[in-house]
Amino acid sequence: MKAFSSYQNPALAIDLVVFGYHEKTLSVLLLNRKEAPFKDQWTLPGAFLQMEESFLQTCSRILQTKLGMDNVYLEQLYSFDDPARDPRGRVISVTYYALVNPSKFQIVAGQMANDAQWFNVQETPALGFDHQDIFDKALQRLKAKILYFPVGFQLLDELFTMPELHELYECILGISIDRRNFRRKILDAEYIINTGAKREGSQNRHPDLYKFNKQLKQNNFQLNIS
Amino acid sequence: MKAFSSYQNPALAIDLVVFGYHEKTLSVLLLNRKEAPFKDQWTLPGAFLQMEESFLQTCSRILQTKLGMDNVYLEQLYSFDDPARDPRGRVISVTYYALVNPSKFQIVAGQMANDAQWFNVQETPALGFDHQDIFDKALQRLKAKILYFPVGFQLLDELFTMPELHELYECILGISIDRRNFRRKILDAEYIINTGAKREGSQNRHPDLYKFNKQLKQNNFQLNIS
DNA sequence: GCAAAAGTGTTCGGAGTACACCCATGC
DNA sequence: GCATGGGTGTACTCCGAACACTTTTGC
Repeated sequence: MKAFSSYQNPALAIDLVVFGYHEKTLSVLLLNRKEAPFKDQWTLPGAFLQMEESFLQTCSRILQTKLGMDNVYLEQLYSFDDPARDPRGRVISVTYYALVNPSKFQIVAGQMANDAQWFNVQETPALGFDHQDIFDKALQRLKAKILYFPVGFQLLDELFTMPELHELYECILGISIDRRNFRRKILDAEYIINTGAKREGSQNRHPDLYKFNKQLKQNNFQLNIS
Repeated sequence: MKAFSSYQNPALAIDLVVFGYHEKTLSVLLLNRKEAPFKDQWTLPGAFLQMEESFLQTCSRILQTKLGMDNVYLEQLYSFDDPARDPRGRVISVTYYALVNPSKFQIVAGQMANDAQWFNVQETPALGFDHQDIFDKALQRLKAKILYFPVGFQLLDELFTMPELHELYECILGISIDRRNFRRKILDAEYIINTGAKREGSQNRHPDLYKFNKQLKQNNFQLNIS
């Protein structure tokens, strides 16, 4: 075997698809690049992996440094390898998607914050690199995942109402779901606990406030929504 | 931005989990290493990515050079990043799993073929590196995938019988499935076409021979086996 | 009391499950 | 004709889909 360091290796980048849910809208966080290539175009936040870093450490570095976020849900998405995907040279991109509650963070606080902006996933601008492919795959994954994993709790406040959870599912899946059937399925799965408190302030009946049931194992869950 | 080549990059390997189905057994193809590290231990076939290669090109190179295989079903599995996963240094592994029909290939024909061997997935030896993790994830993925995607056709001959397909599903999922209900679900999904021919030679009634319906879109498929 | 939204219950149909029965083949 | 395994059909059950009613709140 050859000496290990004699191989030439491609650069390795981590790119993130950061999803946020706010005011009945699913959004993705994009950065406006200040340098070439793709100067002044929108791209996903990312960074090059450093030699001693794990993927998740790089993710955290991106989230903290560029976006001022921490402690968010992360899941590896896919690795992209098109030799032409970066005009600067060979760059492999290992991608993750993140689910955050935008109300918890002020993205204007980060170092490149002037350039960070939430976009409705339905109205994204043209993206540099192959980031449109990455974003498409992330959205597809999220839509599939939500049917068998309680991802909603990463996007909502700690306490939330049944109608709020219901709207989140309708928004992400892009379909309308009967609220009564949805309610029964969610309650039967025992994924949420009624706290007894109610959300006040609305003009109508005050809905119950629920919290996520952290005790429950997160397997064996299937929503089965047509 | 720094000069692009000034970054130090980890090595990038591709590792493959090659599944084969033969004689009612799901097997995985392993290589016995001749060099350190993990000399004389079993590992997944793999290679380092070359600068101009795509992931799939590296996969094909591994399959052809080391195993004498070509034209197999491949799907990206996951990327592994533990900084300590390779004692030689920092190596990222992008993994794929492959589905092959062992009867189509003679693995003794490859360059390292003396060291290649099929193992029943239930009886795998200790694996070097973090390859046990990779294998576990591949098997888990395969079990999930078979429920909503017709992967079986990659593992069987072009013509196959309903009992053969049935046994494949029972074998991969590790459960028993009512053969009559299985039959109806598969036929209702219109994934296979009865060729009219029958498999001869058995002592009992000669089962019909089916082929895969390549016309059919491979989405919207759900097997729903409990 | 009225409108709007939230909580609760009921009916219906289809798909999954658990079965039993018949057919073809080699001995 | 007999054993073995393959092809076909049927009743039951449960869950998802569709839908109506009651309750709470602010005005």
